[in-house]
Amino acid sequence: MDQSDRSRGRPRDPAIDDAALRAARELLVEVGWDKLSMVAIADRANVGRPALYRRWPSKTHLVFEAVFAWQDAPTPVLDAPTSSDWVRGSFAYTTELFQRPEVRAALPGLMASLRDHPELQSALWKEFGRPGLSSLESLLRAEGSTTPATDAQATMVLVIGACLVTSLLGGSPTVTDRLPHLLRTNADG
Amino acid sequence: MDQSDRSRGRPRDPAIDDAALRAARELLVEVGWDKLSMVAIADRANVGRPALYRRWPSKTHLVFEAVFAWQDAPTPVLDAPTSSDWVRGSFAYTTELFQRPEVRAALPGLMASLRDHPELQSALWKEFGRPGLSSLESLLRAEGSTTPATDAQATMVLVIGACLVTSLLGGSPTVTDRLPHLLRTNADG
Amino acid sequence: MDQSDRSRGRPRDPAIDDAALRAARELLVEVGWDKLSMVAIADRANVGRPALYRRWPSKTHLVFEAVFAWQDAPTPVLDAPTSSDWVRGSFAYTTELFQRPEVRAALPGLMASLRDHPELQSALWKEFGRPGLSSLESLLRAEGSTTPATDAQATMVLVIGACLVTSLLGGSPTVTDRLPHLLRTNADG
Amino acid sequence: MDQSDRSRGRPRDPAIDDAALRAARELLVEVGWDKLSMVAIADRANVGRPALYRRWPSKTHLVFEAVFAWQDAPTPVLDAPTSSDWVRGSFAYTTELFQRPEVRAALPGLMASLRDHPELQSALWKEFGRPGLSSLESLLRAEGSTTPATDAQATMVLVIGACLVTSLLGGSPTVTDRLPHLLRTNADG
DNA sequence: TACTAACCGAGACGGTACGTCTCGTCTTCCC
DNA sequence: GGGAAGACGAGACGTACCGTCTCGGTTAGTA
Repeated sequence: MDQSDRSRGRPRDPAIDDAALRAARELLVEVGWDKLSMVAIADRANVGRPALYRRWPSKTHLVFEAVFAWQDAPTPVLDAPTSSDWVRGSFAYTTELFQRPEVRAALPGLMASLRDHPELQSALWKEFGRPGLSSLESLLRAEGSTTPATDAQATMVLVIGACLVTSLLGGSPTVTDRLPHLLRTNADG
Repeated sequence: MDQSDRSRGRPRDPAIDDAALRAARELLVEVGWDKLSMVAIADRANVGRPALYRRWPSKTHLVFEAVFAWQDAPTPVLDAPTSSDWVRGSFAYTTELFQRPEVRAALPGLMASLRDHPELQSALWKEFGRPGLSSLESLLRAEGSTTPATDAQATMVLVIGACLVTSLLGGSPTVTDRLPHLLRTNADG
Repeated sequence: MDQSDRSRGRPRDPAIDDAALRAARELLVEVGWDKLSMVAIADRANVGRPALYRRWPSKTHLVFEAVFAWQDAPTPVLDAPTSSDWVRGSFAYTTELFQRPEVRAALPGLMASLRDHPELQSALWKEFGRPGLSSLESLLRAEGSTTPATDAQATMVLVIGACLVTSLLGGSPTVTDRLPHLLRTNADG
Repeated sequence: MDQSDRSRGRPRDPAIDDAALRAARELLVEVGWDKLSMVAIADRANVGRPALYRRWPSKTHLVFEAVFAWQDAPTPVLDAPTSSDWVRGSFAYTTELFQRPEVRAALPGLMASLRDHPELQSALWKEFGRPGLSSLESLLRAEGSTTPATDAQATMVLVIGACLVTSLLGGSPTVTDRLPHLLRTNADG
């Protein structure tokens, strides 16, 4: 079944995927999201424009995959012993990701375009949020939280949001380092 | 001098400003930032395109004014007795603001453009961030924080970031209500 | 009425019409109909592509006007004293027209495209065929033809067809010169 | 040698030739030459595109064969007793041929492409023009023409041209029937 | 019977033209 | 001099077709 599907016609050249994604990342940091165009990516990657449209239905999808290249670090498993450790680790990971030049360049435009592509929204959440969220929830339950699911989600919202603001508007390391200390993880009030 | 400059010739029709800003707000929630075009604004407002460019140098400036300089009570006075009250009030205010349809629609695109328009960034900060920040700093200092300035900035980053994420990706009221409790305001650890 | 229509907005730049038509004629003889593209015309004429589409709905319309630039010699009045003179003059005029390099280059492609543009077909006939046809009909009637209208049309078909074949497939001057003698203009058999 | 070359490997499927030529004829009358594409022919014939390019080097060659090499009696023998009979017979034959729907559809585009494919031009001439031309020349010489070769060529140009124009631009039967009478075959003036 | 060369479809490839769209500016006439 | 209408150059968009290629698989004839 999949055999017949797989073998029909000339297979796509995987080198084109790589070249296009790399070109997108490079152009992103060079010219920014607004001035990034499919034709520029195609030219830089030495690839025909139809080859791009064959793979990604829009610039948003292409950049989304170019920026969040999950595959090499598929899931940053957070095996933190306590919720405080989880928060610290999560801040470190998210900050590093959001400080990459191509991510900084892509983030705002990507979020603006995400509006028209719900499937990317859910993909983002599934790949990025789910795994860490459940581990945090377990930690909070073990530590006695009465609403571990809600607390875990709220904590993640705070972490991601703070890193987002820092990435977009800039932020001094002094402030960034202070962030983890301002989150309480046993707030049963 | 500017008086004479200002008074020469036919004065600008203020009705055009209103119509353009209203049209921008409406279109923003209807089609989103990406698909918002100057020609669409001009058409909806029954106004010529040059009239828009005479008033605002770019789409970003127009939308910025349409979304933020719209309200009659621009300065939200926060006279909170404690830092916890400040956090609660700030969350309430920011959440309400970021949940308005036109703000939700404009936010990501606006953030993308803020990078290219530092004057808007500083205007936004002055109008929006500064007042609350200094009041929080005073509260924290009074409550014994050793680094009130850093803590105030970090707290504000967390508040704004969390509201941003909630606004962009959606968030259940349960989680939103939980956010203020997860911020500690006396973290001297 | 036409006053208001005429005066609304910026008028079209007539220099663009000239430049585009000239560029089309030049490119026609240089690269031929098949390789003639709107973008090439726009580039050669130093004109934006939308300016072309604003004026002509298709490449066919543009080339049609570029090739049959009637305006300078609006109607080749054939004041021939006899039908034989008319045939000779008509051959001379049509041969000259169909031997122009740009016409030779455009003719076959134009005729292939004419299929999809009936309005150009009728325009061609009205501008090109009608005037000469009626004068020939008068001559034939004066010379005693019993079916002057039919004879005039048939004669014109022969003249145009022969020039068309000569233009497309080439033809020695010996043969070309012989053509007028082979048409009888008083065939009452 | 060519025998071994020809017979090695799987022989070409003759059904593909037929299906492709039939599809080309059908599409020709449906969409016209300009909008005729190889992919459309391949799809209609349920055939892969490479199978077409294996058989014909270009769209022109394919359509040429589809339109002209289709008939079973390729050589129209003209054994006319007089040059007038020849003209009448030639008109009848050519008119019939040029009025076939697929020929009408193919003619202009084919003529446009003939310029770029001299081998097709000569093939067309050999198959189509030569035989009739030499027979007419013999008749004219027998009837006393002083320049039978030139007269024969010119006559053929007139016949083909008139039928071409009639086919392309349409023509009433009244006019078409009149055409043969307007050709003089003994013009020694 | 096995080999093998040429066929077959499907479909990806780089390239290129298409016609449309939006941008921000300019030019015209009217008020 | 403001305002509307709309043309302007520039350039990205997404689609279509071109002619070539690369697949996995098929179909003969030859060994």
